Amino acid sequence: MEGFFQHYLRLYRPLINALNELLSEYNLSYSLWQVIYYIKHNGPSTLVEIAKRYSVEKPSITRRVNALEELRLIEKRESRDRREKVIQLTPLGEEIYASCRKKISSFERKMMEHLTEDELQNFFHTLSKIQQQFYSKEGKQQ
Amino acid sequence: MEGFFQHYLRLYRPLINALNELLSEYNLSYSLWQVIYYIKHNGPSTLVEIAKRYSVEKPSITRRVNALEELRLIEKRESRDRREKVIQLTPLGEEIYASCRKKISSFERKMMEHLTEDELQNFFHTLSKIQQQFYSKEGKQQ
DNA sequence: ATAAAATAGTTACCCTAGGTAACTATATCA
DNA sequence: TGATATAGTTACCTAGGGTAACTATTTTAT
Repeated sequence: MEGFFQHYLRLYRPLINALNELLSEYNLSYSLWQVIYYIKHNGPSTLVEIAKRYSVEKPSITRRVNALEELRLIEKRESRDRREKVIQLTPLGEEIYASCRKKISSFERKMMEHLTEDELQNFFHTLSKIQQQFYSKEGKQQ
Repeated sequence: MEGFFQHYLRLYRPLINALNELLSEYNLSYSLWQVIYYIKHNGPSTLVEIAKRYSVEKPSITRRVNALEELRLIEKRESRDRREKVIQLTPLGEEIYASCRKKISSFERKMMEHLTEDELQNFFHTLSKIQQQFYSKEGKQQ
């Protein structure tokens, strides 16, 4: 399996560029989309939750959240723990989510349509296993 | 398959960070490693070849090549086409390649050891198919 | 109960890596 | 041979992330 990572990583740039292009229509980038996606799928969330999820540091999420707030796509809410700021989608945020979701899904379909259901399932499953392995190893090191 | 890209892309940052960490011992980063890897596997090459391979612009490769030259891992050679600069590994470059290759392979093995041979084969194969699809679509757009 | 340690978030500053535009030198095409 | 294309470089800019130091608040331990 030599060169496996090369293979895996080579897709990254073209993919992220295509997604950024796709999202630019809404003044979004993929890194901002991740935040929207997260709170859409996990409900109102704190910044630290999101940072952990995407393996980035807190200041990066602060910046992303500020950008999204300026776009009026999310809003901050007070939490019972007053250190925390819970963020949630605004109605506009929900709208934009839906539009982007549609575009991304159709792009995903276009990229996947030549694969069989089995290939997709297996690929997805193996990716999950690698991810799990990765996080467990990483965890041990810390 | 909604959220497929999320899944795929989420692995990127931890993976690239781990590889950069691994390579830092030799004052390398993954982006520099790509260049070394390319000329090791394709022989002496021009900058444009490498840029195309990794979907980056020429100035990025100029920078990478300069960095590698300062590390004495590659050297420039005149080409028959005097616009081109053909770069190749120095003996030191070959050495460093071998050391890094060993480290990366062992890391790869650690990440993959819990997968069956079949899972690996399928994953690899599907990844290739997605990549091909991607490049053919991208090509059409231009 | 309270002092010490931990946690959430922010700010300021820096780094990596890439992109674009404009340029030089050389090669190819018409 | 003049026009066009290509390889590479340079200067400048941008995106996005990291670290350290800080404030505010909460939790833990004595």
